[in-house]
Amino acid sequence: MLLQSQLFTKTRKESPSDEVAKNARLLIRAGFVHKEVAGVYSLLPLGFRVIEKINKIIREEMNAIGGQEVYLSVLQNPDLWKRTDRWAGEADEIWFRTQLKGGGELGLGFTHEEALTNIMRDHISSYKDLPKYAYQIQTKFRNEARAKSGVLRGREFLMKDLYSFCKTREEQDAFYELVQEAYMKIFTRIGLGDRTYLTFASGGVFSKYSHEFQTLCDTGEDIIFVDEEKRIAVNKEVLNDEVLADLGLSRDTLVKKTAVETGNIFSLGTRFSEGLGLLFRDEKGEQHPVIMGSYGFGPTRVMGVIAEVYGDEKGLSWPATVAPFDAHIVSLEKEGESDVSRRVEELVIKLESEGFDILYDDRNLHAGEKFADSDLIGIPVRIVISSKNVGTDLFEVKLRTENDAKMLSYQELVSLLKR
RNA sequence: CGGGGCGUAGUAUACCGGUAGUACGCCUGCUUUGGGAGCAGGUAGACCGAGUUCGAUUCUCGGCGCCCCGACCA
Repeated sequence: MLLQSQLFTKTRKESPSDEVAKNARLLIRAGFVHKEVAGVYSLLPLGFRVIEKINKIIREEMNAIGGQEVYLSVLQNPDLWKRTDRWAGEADEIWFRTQLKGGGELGLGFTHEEALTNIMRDHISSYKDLPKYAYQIQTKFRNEARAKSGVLRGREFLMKDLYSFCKTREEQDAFYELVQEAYMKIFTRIGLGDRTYLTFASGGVFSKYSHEFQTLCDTGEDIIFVDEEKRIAVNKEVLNDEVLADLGLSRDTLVKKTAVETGNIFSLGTRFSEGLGLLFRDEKGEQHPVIMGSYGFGPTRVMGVIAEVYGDEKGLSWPATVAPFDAHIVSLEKEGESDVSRRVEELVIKLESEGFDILYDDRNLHAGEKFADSDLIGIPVRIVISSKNVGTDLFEVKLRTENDAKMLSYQELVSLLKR
């Protein structure tokens, strides 16, 4: 339980004048993030809780398909990247680079294929060592020419990146399928399942397509064409007759939508394993490059998308699975009404024993301010305790997504929270 | 990187070639307490640099920063 009087962040009545994007305006107003410079946001207690909730779900789903979590260094050795031709040239635009005191340079990682492939050289040498799957949730740096749309396109952001190391193409294809399913589970769990589509996008050198997970959102950067029946989509970038024939789609059933790329999975083939010498011996003793895949997911971006699609004129509105707290208890205690705070304390103890996380607004403010803050912060369940209801067995419960409160028994309240 | 806009208290905004006003916040006191309450008092501000001018927050130029459109974007 966190006492709101102790929460160091404050809400604001006004939206910041230097943000247009709904996600940034709401997240800043409600005190979830702090803007440092363009495209760079710090996470404050409430925002960090949301990210941790998202990350927990990601970890559960990644672990369930055999992912092993790692944490690689941000600082990157240029030599590795030179060997895969991603240090200079086209990559110039994206790198943040920094100088070493004694001379020389390091880069701040914008992705980690090179680093992890190099690490795996120490650990993979036989077909018996394969397949292996490693992932991390970590800060990425990209020197965007133009940061925009609040947290949706930042220069520093969290990314979950998973990499697969397989013997054969078939082995990788099977895992690739598993990741697709795991991603849809994640999107469903965080409340974006209905509006997220597996989307065919350009594949690069090693496969005909890559797959993006595109979440419908008005502030998105991507245009996708959705087949609602089949629950798949095609990115505008690759939409042509050949692709449609490949996928068995018809132009007539496709609907144009704006979306945000919240995940992207693709085959890397042997590009990095060959470039960096990650080889294994098969049963006959012959050497082959490891077949790799890469699977990205953006927690920061997902937080922004949820703010965009669920937020309304009153503020944020979090799905229960990613909300910073399970319930927001608002007490309207007047002078001499100690029975109100006593009832809150009893309720908190009971709810915490059932594992719920509570934000308790114990501040001595007017009801209007407390309700407005509660709406702005967007915890899904609000419980109001005041002289109006302190004498009953029932609890006054209002959902963020509904207009009216209802009176629930303790058991009804608990089952509502467990939904 | 090309184009456009903007930069005034903590926040949001206004006015002005003669040193800035309002609201919210914050502090003090009193009243108030189911949708950002009231009264009184107080606190706090012109992004940086150069130029024009008797005088620049205001005009000009440069820089920096922020936002938007485009380009870019495993």
